[in-house]
Amino acid sequence: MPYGDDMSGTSGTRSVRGEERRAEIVLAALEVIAERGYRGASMAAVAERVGLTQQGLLHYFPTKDALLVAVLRERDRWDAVPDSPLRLDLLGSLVEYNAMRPGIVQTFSALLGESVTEGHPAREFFTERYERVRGSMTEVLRAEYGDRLPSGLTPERAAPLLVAVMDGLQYQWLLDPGAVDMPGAFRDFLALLGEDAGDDAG
Amino acid sequence: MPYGDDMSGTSGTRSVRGEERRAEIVLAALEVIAERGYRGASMAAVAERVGLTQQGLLHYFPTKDALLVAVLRERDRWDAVPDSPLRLDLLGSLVEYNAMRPGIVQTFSALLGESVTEGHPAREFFTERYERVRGSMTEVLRAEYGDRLPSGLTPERAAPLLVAVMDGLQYQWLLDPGAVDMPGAFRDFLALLGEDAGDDAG
DNA sequence: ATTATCTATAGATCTATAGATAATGC
DNA sequence: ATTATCTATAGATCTATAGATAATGC
Repeated sequence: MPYGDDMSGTSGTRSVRGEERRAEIVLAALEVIAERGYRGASMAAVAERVGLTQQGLLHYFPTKDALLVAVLRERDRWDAVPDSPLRLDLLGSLVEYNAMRPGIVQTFSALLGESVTEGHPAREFFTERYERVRGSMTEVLRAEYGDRLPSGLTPERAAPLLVAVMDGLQYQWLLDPGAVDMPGAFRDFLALLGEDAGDDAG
Repeated sequence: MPYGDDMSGTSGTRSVRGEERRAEIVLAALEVIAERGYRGASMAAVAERVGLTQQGLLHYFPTKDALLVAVLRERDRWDAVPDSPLRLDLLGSLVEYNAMRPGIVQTFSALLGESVTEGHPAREFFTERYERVRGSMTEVLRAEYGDRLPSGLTPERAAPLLVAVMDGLQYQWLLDPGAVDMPGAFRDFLALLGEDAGDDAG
């Protein structure tokens, strides 16, 4: 490998203290984005939440976009869902879990909404993520039902619906938590997918 | 009616010329919001698009929020859906129609996303709108199927799912139009709702 | 009079750069 | 040396107010 061996920054170089601070900052950013969206969030607001000046924050994340990238990474770690083909019956529990964490749901629903906007820095992230998640859901459905769901749909065609229901319910629920039973509605949908002619839903 | 008869501004007072200009401005605002969201949209950008200075624009809409209100009103006129209980089989055509107008879909998907954010000026609008739309969809489903869908769901429980699928598909489609057949997926979902044990999907 | 626009400008923000200072870690 | 912070500040924006000017409509 004659092309230089500069491994600095590859990962382990930063101090433990620094990593903790960084994590704290990402947490604060999650909150501020939930409250104001990405475009509406200011670095100063995030800084204040961790007791730093805006310029102090820039020491850890040199640009606002760099901070967003860290936030999106956190999301990927958060629900390790996308790649691990989990079982279908666990999806309902995931939605139940989400219903107990409005903050995180709000952050990413706000980001998703903004991301359809031109040149938004999270756009590529979400585009790729949905591609991945649809693929993952297809696998899950195929593992459960084979090449045809009881309803007759193929896993490929059911997957985008599954994802759409999750996202769409989140918006309705965030806007009016009392009006929508998010986990219940999602289970209704799962039942719909799995329902066979005259089969009982046990 | 002894309490004064000040009807000025009730509606007809403004000049036709002014109304046209206003409509033109709302159109431009729709575009700018599609591109940048509401928080990211500037009055100056809207003004420029109609050949006005920012201050000239303020003559027509004295605050940014006032312009947003006009945009949201436009949406309500746009799809007269919410209140008129339309037939279920027309919903598929509505989605097909939307698939030909990415601009309008993008505007309102961006606004919906932002609206879950604290103190967003469109939040109340969307909260009430979804309440209304769920109610309207419930009626449509009941008109079609009575108190139980073939799948066993009540109209009340199917309605939020129907709305969620529409919204959720829009995000996936906006992010990657080539990856998702929005109208096709929506029709799949309608079939799912209407599917009876061993019934063929006519 | 009212309507349509414009220039000037106040007052808030916001991101990011420059450069100082103190503490930590080799 | 590197890391963690700070003050000062440049340079962009952004919304909104004040007030002038010209054209339109009674």
